[in-house]
Amino acid sequence: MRNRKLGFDYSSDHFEGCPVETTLDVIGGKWKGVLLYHLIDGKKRFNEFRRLYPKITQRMLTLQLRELERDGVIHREVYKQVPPKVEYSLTEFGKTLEPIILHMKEWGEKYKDRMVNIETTLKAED
Amino acid sequence: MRNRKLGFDYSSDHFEGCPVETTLDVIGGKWKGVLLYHLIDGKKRFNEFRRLYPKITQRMLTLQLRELERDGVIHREVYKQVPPKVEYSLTEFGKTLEPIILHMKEWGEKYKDRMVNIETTLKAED
DNA sequence: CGGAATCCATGACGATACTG
DNA sequence: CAGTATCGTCATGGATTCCG
Repeated sequence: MRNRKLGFDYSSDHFEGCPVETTLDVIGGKWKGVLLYHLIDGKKRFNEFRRLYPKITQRMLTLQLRELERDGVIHREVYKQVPPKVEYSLTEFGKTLEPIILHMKEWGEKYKDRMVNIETTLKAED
Repeated sequence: MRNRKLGFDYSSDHFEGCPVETTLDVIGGKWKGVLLYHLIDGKKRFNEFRRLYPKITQRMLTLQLRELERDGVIHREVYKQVPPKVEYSLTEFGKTLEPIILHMKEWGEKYKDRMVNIETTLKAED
């Protein structure tokens, strides 16, 4: 994912494999799923993401947004003004991912508690 | 998401965020999506995976399978015999992920070519 | 405000060798 | 067959500082 490179390691034979890999290369980045999820209900500015997800550093936010942009999944709109303003939004292509993201969200909601319990148990073993 | 870490970084506040993260923690590992995908059509033995996916090293295969097992997504059946035989299969819990995996597979099939083209273009810029 | 640049620590991952 | 152990490398990602 983890795991998982930051992204974009499409070495030639990387794609021999199953298509699941293609999809995970796009949405599997450490924060990409989350970013895409928040874009489903509309544009977001850089610092909006930081407020929504304080854990992600400025650097990683930039890197992950850039990769999503390169993959054509999101659009970056820069307003020429002072202070600067940048808005991120899903492209039409990016919107094809919405069903998957929402599906992952539902699964996460259902089984979040279970996963937390597993983690708690494992920590107790230390 | 590694990438992504190898997985399993359920630090306490990791779960504050959106449920999409929970799901990606389970299936987002570098090879997890692929392994789960191949388990959908039945049990697989250790060396079967290696044949299906020569790129993955023995070490990584072991690690990723162990994590999936710990997450309760797959079951590891050891047959006490010589030579040893181990079969991996989806648990009932793991099967709840099938729709998502299949959905990711469909998306990957549709847009694989597009993603490869992006990569090709980027390499040409070097 | 929305970054870019630099430095640095850790951990992901591969290669290789060995084993019950 | 199905792993484990050890080692080395390099990418991942955090912290900090600076900038238009």
